[in-house]
Amino acid sequence: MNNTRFATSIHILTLLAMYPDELLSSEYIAGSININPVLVRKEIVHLRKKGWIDSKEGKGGGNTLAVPARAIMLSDVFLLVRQSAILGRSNDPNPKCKVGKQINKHIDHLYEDAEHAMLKRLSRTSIADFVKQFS
Amino acid sequence: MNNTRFATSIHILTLLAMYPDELLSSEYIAGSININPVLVRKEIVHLRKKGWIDSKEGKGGGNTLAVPARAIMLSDVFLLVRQSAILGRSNDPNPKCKVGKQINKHIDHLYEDAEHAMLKRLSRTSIADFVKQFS
DNA sequence: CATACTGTAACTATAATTATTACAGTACAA
DNA sequence: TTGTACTGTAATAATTATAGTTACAGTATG
Repeated sequence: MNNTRFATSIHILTLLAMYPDELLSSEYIAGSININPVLVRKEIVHLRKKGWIDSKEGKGGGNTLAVPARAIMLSDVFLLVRQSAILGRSNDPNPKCKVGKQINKHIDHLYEDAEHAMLKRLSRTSIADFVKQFS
Repeated sequence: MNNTRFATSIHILTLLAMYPDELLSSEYIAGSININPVLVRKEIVHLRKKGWIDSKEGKGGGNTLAVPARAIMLSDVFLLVRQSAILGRSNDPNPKCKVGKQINKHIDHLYEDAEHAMLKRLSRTSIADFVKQFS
């Protein structure tokens, strides 16, 4: 996962958590992140499916948090945007080789363990906690 | 880091650890990983600089471990291949926005914590431990 | 019915990663 | 002393992943 989706999602959720009484447009959010508004809408699709965001269409529409910021844990945000192993991709080794044959099994297991350790850390922080740091 | 360098390095070190008395050529190693031999040599450059591998040029040459497999911790292998944050890149947010202005500082800190948790897990396993799993 | 939003598809541009080719340098051994 | 089999490395091409853009339909508001 070498993209900006985690950072983008956290940014979106942070903005919505800081202005809980306003409907923020994708254009406004995009202006803060400094990316294209369509990317914001695409990311919001996932956040909404997860139940974290409500979007209102039409004039005066926008986006708002659908749940308290303290209910959104960073580990869940990570799992939402996760597309591949954080430690990188595996190779497609030679099955005729004793090592090649079984290495992916062991690597997958290792990656799972390592990722779990990281998730445990992320599960200690909510969006509310994250927002508290802002001055 | 969305590449295969960590998996490739582990694969190389695993092969060398399993055949400690042989000089393995980059072509042989590449055949096991199923990648181009030049990629193996490029990766070996880094592993050698780290002092883990000795390479012998010329006919009958090849590569061998320079230290006991138990001395190579997976956390150190990770740090060697690490090129960017495992949780992905940051955006380049708008400094005129209150949130955009300081979010990268907080995200960097979070990433550091999360990565540290993962490193701690990786520091528990050596190449020797990893190799023990092979049957 | 003009305006300002979201939703989404299609496409383009850019960046990251991997693969390939080519060849110089080195060591061995017939 | 020459053929062979390696490593070392540069240059470049190919592929894949990611981000950006354009376009426009759909929706709510005043």
